[in-house]
Amino acid sequence: MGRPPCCDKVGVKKGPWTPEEDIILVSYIQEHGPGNWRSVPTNTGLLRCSKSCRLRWTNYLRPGIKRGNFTEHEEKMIIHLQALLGNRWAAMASYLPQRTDNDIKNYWNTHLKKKLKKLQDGKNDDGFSSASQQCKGQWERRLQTDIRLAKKALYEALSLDKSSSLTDTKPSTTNVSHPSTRPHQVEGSAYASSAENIARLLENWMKKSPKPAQTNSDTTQTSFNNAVATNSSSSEGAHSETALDHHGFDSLFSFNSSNSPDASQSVDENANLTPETSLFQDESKPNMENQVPFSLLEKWLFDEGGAQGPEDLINMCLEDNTVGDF
DNA sequence: AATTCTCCCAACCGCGAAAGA
DNA sequence: TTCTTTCGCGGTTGGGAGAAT
Repeated sequence: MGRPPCCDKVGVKKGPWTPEEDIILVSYIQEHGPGNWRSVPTNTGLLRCSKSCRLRWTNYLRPGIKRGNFTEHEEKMIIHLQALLGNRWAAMASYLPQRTDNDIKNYWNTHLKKKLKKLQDGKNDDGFSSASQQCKGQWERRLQTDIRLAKKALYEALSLDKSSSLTDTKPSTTNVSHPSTRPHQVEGSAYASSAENIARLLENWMKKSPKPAQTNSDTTQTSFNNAVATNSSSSEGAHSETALDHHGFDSLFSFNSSNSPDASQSVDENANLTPETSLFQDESKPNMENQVPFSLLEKWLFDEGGAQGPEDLINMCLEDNTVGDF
């Protein structure tokens, strides 16, 4: 279609983002919400292309992103999902709301691929301690079993959720629980360590230049301030795991809560593993995006008639030591 | 201590899909 | 229906940080 690259323009800055740029972007999104990225550089004065702004937000600045080491459970999830979905990182990310597709992709490429390759080669290292006893054939059989179980789980989830998730294409306000009543994300809700710095900067910056309350958020601005304050006060000496406490994150989430479904159940805790549980599903393309994996998987599952059991993916991941047996 | 190597991740690029005129 | 614009995804890469020599 001959679309010129958005970043070809002269004067568009590339490379690492500065804290100042982050502040500008975050404060703009706080006021206007994510989306309409085309207008972001224009309205903020950032010398960045819209794509760069979007990526910076979704991969780094967005509240609720957990950074740092992946847990063993997350590893298992990723391995399972990769087996199921292939390299569909965005779809996988919808099952790990605290991780970005970029993070998952990076982690897969830099860690898990190697790990699995090592295991396949019959070598063993840390992490998958029992693998040394497993021959490649066993590993593959196990993987097949896992895939089958995951398919069952997805089928089950589909049959349970279909009426609601597939018919309810708009973010349901009735699903929105009050922040205080929502189950929290898994422990370890975290903002990037460098984002902690940004948060501190923001705090100072907002103190200096308080903004009038805006559109969808008298609470928004307040919430964000609270979150930032919470963060800055609690992050002293704290690693990413404690960068923002739960209140902070609830507050942060609330700026979109008017149209967000109850998305607070973490993957770890959520027995009904559905993309609809994604914390940020409404930020860009509400349900459509998250329907995609299901549409494809539905077809796959129904083609193969895979309903065989009530286990769900999460429980499978949590309860069996499948990957540990790799 | 200096240099080289390796690893990792944030950011970029290009493509296709979706939305809109 | 066609064309243009915008968005989102997946692959790739540049460069910083730490390890090794």
